[in-house]
Amino acid sequence: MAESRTQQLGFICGLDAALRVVGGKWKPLILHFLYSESKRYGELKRCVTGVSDKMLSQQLKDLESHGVVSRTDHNEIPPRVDYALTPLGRSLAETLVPLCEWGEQHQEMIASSV
Amino acid sequence: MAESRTQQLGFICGLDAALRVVGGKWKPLILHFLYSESKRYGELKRCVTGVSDKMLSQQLKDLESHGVVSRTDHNEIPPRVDYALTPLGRSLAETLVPLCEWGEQHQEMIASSV
DNA sequence: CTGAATCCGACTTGATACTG
DNA sequence: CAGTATCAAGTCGGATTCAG
Repeated sequence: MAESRTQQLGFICGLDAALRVVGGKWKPLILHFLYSESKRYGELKRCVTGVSDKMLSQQLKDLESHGVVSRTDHNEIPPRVDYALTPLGRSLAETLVPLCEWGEQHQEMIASSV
Repeated sequence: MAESRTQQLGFICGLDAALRVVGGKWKPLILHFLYSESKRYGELKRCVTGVSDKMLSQQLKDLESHGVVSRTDHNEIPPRVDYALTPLGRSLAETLVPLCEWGEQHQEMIASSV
């Protein structure tokens, strides 16, 4: 009964593993918007329309704990905190690009079938 | 103030639109397992380890309403129902492949940072 | 065998107010 | 500006029951 290493680690497959990191309502969008450039908290919040402070900081914390996002607190007054993708996060954000393009191509259909 | 069509349709960006379809705990996995071949309900349930009947049928219905999965009820006794990807669903499932590969490559790290 | 329907608790998300 | 605290609302997901 050879079991793949993926399953030994508790994942159904690689996709399942990846979803542990990007699974969450806002995480893919956060990665996507950090992909172009690192951003301050407020900038990010304006990009990810509709997210609340609570969710944004919580999901950023999750992403940071998985090592895909880095947080830099400049300890200034007024506060300044930058969020950026780590190299790992950058590689992850790249995998989201095809999904993003698919969404652009089919958005009319998606909008009409809600 | 020119607003992109994406925003007119109520989406932040293409990724946001795509997430309306695959956003959900099990939907990406369902698409992934249907990608190799169409499956009966029971087969699918065995693939997507841990999913309950309720969630599986609910999420299949969602996917069907978005036109990415097709349901074929053979109206037989005992019941036989097949699920398959539509061409649209196939194109969507393809965009998940890079994410799946990323997960395979980094699964040790993911498993350790929970 | 393939589901739909219902109940219920746990967890997630959201709105608002507040702090350094 | 960058969050935290609190409470309310919504969603998830399991167990059970039922139907064809």
